[in-house]
Amino acid sequence: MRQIKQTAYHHGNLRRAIIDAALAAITEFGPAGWSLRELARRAGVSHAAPAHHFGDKTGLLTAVAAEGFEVFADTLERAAEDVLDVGVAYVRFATGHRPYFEVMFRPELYRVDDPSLKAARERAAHVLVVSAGRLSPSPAQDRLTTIAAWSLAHGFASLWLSGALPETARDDPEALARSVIQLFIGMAR
Amino acid sequence: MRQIKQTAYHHGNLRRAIIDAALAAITEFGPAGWSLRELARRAGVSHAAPAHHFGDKTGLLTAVAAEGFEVFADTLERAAEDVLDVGVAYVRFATGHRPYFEVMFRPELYRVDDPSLKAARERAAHVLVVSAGRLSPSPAQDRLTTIAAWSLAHGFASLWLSGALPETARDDPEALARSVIQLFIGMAR
DNA sequence: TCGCTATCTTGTCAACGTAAAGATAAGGTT
DNA sequence: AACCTTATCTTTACGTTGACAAGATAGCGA
Repeated sequence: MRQIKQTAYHHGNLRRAIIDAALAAITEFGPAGWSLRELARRAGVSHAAPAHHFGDKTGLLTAVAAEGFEVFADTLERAAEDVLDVGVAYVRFATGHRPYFEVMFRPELYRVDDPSLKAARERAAHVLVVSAGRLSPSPAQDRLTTIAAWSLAHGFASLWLSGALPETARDDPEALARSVIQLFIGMAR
Repeated sequence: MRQIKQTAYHHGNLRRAIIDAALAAITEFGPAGWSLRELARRAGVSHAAPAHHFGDKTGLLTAVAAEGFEVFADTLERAAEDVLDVGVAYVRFATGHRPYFEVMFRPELYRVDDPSLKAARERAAHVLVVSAGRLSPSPAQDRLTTIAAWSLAHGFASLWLSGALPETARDDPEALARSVIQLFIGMAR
């Protein structure tokens, strides 16, 4: 039986604990309404401990964004067979993993050239391009159709997250997104 | 001939100067990458001068958002006759008045219940609902069509601003948006 | 001229991000 | 077992920030 020392000098899994604390803080206060020192306090370590794992605040947000793009790419790949499913998965990720999403598409918050982040982002983009391409009436329209489909899903997710949609649309974002995307797909055919 | 005193105790138009400095700072560093004290320095006043006009930082961002929604509503109203024009105007506002847009749809940054802000926001929403409604095939589809059209325009604007769209889409956002929205309108008919 | 109010300054405080230097633990090597 | 190397975390320190309080200055109507 493993005993948890109250006064352990080494945390054991600080990196994970700080990222989780950051996700919780972003959920509650947005990507800028908290402090590194507060996360350290929550994790029970000194205020400078996180620096060893992330360098600075931007480093922490880079780790959050990278992890987010990983989960995002996995989510989209699982739905890749059906265009509607991909669109719905896009929205479900945004609403179900809000703190990730809120960092990922705000590149001024993190280091966009991070290698693992770039790889996951391209993995996600590939799913979008392939599945949206299937909606296109002709190869000449591939590009516009992809941008339109991506904009639709991303716009819905952003508007829902920002609370801009009317009251009646707040309840079940996934169901509403499915209807909206279905309408779009129906028009395309 | 009006002489500008170097050591004037009163600035004359501090409120406007601070808002303009904020817009410039947001353009350069995003809505969180600057300080109130820096804006005060740029305006040549003491570090506590802005507080008199805005209360706190949230107050300043509320003023920015309110002004943004005013310009936004004016822009949309001028295009209200044609659905395509409204969509293009939406994107043109986002790309042409980037600092406003980046604050407006981030409600955690400002006081959403500000009266003048609310009024302008509802004015803008009204144009969207009316013009998107004209795209709807039947009254039963009004709601979904409106949300779809709004999502499309908003999503395109957000993706373009975040730099998420591919390199080839960076040059002329307005022209590309026009093509994308035209595709959407064509599908709806 | 007087007084009222808006505007701006000065001084102060706790909290923040970041860096440097030191302490502690863990794990491999001999 | 003794040693050394490296990773991890603490302590201390510095300059900056947002916010507040108190005081100075200016404009403006009575």
